[in-house]
Parts: sequence; structure tokens; C-alpha cells
Amino acid sequence: MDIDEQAYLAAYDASRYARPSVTVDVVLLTVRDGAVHVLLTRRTVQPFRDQWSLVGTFLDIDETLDETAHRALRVKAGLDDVFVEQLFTFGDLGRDPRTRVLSVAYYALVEPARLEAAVDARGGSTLWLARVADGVAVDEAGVSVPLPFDHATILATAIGRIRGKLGYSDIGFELLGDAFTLRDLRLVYEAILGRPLNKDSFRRTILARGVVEPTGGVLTGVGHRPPALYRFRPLADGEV
Amino acid sequence: MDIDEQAYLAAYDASRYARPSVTVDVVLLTVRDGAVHVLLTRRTVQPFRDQWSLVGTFLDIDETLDETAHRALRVKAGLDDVFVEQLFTFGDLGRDPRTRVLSVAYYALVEPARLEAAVDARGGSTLWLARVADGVAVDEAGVSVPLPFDHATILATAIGRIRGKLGYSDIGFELLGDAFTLRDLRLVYEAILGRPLNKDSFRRTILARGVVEPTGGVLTGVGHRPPALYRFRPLADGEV
DNA sequence: ATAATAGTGTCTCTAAGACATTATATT
DNA sequence: AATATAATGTCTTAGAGACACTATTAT
Repeated sequence: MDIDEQAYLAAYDASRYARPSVTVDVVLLTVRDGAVHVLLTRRTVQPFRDQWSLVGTFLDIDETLDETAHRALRVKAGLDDVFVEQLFTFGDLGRDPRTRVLSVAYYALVEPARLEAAVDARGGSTLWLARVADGVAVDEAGVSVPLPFDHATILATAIGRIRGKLGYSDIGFELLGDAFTLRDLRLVYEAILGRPLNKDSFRRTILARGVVEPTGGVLTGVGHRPPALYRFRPLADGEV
Repeated sequence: MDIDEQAYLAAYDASRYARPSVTVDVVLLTVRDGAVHVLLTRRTVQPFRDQWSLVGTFLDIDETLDETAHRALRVKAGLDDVFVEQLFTFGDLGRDPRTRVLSVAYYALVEPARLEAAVDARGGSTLWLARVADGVAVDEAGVSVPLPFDHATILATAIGRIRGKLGYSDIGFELLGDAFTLRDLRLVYEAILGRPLNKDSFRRTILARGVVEPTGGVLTGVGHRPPALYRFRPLADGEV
């Protein structure tokens, strides 16, 4: 860095350019009872006060985007150590009635037990694990839930993204606990894809990929032949 | 919207929250001579003055992110009507020495003839169509070119993304003109994937997908049997 | 014993790789 | 005529769907 550049940086005034506000909104998903669910939080402030919305917060000036996503989950849902991945940045002009606000959207995947515990801890009036049908949040009666801002678009985008990533990544395992049956795994896949999968091919394909290994245990008390339990085994670099 | 909400919005002060600066940086790619190339522009201002960088600009407060990407291409490279798609938003703390700057990165794909015309129009001292090897911009001697900010990461991310999208989208056709041979198309795929493809399977797979149709013409003057010319045929909705 | 799902084995079908063969231009 | 690539056809191989059959538990 030369003298010119040092002088330039010292004199730099960030307010010369108009700057938008930036939020991070997180689509926190799980699969329960064969259906995708999204964690919604009731807004306590204007605008859209009392409406159910995605978990989000304004970006702090000294934290990375990933850190903002984790902070939103920690503060708004009491969750730590959640798998998150950046989804898309939404920047349409009218998307926030207050002012120009960009939303850097993330999706997060977590096993249902942890989400249910989070909802129980905060109480059902502030958190709600809503079912998602065809990319739309719906209530118990199957009626679609209106979401503020462009959160409906963000949710639908997240569903589309993880649907696509399911085939070539290991994100499906984020939605399961430490031990699971191949049936559990298949139900997760079917819920996300929204269609049934061939039971036999699924077993063969998953086992052939080598991404799961038997724990040695079986699941008993199910009224039929006990299925073997598996755990996720991340493939070593370069391993087939 | 109720009275409370109207009053709230009227009184809203965006400066309450710290706001980052936001740029849009575009990875403008093409395939020429069997290799991926990226359009770089020489920086005329601090920081990193005179270094080659991606095409980018600060977000205007009243334009969408897509519009900013198109404006960057128009102003910095003289290109209109280019295919662009959002890539990822980069927000690490130290990525810009001036202040906190988010970069919403895009990639753009265009046929080589248009890019060469753009470089010729502006002159080689401001624009450079650099070859990309293994996700890294290199000069004529194959030596890697240092890029400012985290532009090297952005470029590598773009290459990875289009590599993945090649299999399940039609982005490959953005890199070709109106009429092309199946060989041209295969060379584009091979350049992006960085590996040779089976010639026969490629022909069969592409034709079976039905995304190209013969123009009726052939390419002559090639010293061997003239190959048929094809054009891109976007599939109708629901069409296999 | 019955019901229900787990798990194995086999056949078929489809798509891709390998390779041989014919076609048609330039030189 | 020689050469180079286009284009077609056939054989093989790998993986997924379909389905039959056996295994093992709870009730």
C-alpha cells in the first residue's frame, strides 16, 4: 500500500454514498411427521406488528453475515450451533415499507426435537413451528399464513434451494438426530421433495454412497422387524 | 395498515441502525478457444488503483440489485442485454480497507464475440479478457493475476456455481451465438467443467433433452464433413 | 398366528461409455 | 487419394424401478 492509498483511506467518508439498511432473515426448517416445518416468530414491533414472520435481525456493523444469522437464531429462538447456509439476497425496492432494506436470506436446518424444545421454552405465543405445503406456510387447517415483507418469497426460495441441493449434498442429515433408520432418512427426503421415493432404490443408493454407517443398534418397540440404526459418516476428501 | 403503523412509518429514521455500503460485483464470463475467460477492468481510483478487478459499482438507493448489475456492465464495459444471475453476498469484515462494504456478487454470461467487441471499443488498457485456469485469472504466460478485495474468491465461487448449474440448467447456451455446432457446445461444457466429455454421449444426451433444434444449415470451410448448425430451443413449461 | 415393516435378491429398463462404421467436406 | 471430423449404430455397463421373497418383531 503506497502513501497515496494510505492518505486516501484516512480521508475516506463512507457517507458519501447512500447506504441501504441490511437485515439477515433465516428460514429455519425441520421435517416432522413427514412434512417440512418452518419456525415463525411473532413480530413485537412495527411494521407488521403481531404478524408471524421469519427469524431475522438487522446486521451489526462489526459482524459477518454468518454471525448475524447465528445471532438471530440465538436471540429470537434460543438456538445455538445450527447449520446455516446463505440463500439469496433480496433487494426489491418496495419490499420494506420503512426504507430501503436489503435482506440477506439464510436457511437453517435442525432436527425437530431441538425446535420443539425451543418453542416450548419460549411459549407458543412468540414462536410457532408452522407446516409448509408447496413452499407456503399453512396453519393447522391448511390455510396459508400471510407473511410480512417478501418473506413468502424467501420461504419458497429456500424450499426450492434445499430441494435441489438434496441430490448432491448431505444437507438431509442436518434434519436428523445422531442415530436414525433408513426409513427416517427417506421420510425426510420425501417431505422435502414432496413426492414418494422408491423404497428399495433409496436404500441401495444411500448405502452405495457410503455416507451412512450402522451404529450396530436397532430400533425396537415398533411392532415389526426392528430396523437397523445408522449414523452419518462424512466422506473423507477425495473418497468416492 | 392501521393508524399506528402509518404513524410509525412516518416517524421511522433509517439512520438509527448502522448501515454498510453495498456494491454489486459482476463476474462476466465467456468461453473462447476452449477456455473460460473473465472480463477485468483496470481500477482508476483508490484503493487498489491500476489493479485489474471485477466489474462493479456501488448500489444506488433507488435501483434493484439486478439493475445495479446491469448498470455496472453498461457503464464499465459498454454491454447491454446480458444474462446475469445473482451468485452470493460477500460480507467479511476486512474485505474492503475503506469501511464495511458488502458485495452482492453476480455472474454474467455472454458469447465471446460480444466481449471482444467490447474490449476493442474501450481499448486494452481499461478492459482485459483474461483467461481463467482452475478458478484463477491468469495472464498470457499462465501466471495468476492478483485481484483486489476478495475478488479472487468471488471469481472462484462463480466458476464453481456455473459448473454445478451446467448439468441442470441451460446457462451453457448463453455463451454461444444464435447458431452453433454440437462441437461448439461441447467445447463450452468442457471448458467450464475442466475435463473432456464423451463425444457420443454428449451428442445423444443433448439431442435427447430436446433443447436444441437444427437450423437446417451447416458449417462449411472446416476441412471435413460439415457439421449441422443448431439453435437453442427453450423448453415449454412442463415439456420434458 | 397375524400384521407390519425390514431387508435381500432378481429381473427389467434406461442412460452413458466404448467402439466400429459410414458420410462428406477440404487439401 | 488422404485426412479430419460428423453422424449413426451396436455392444456393454451401471444404476434405478418393480417386485417377489424371506426375516423379525409386537400384539
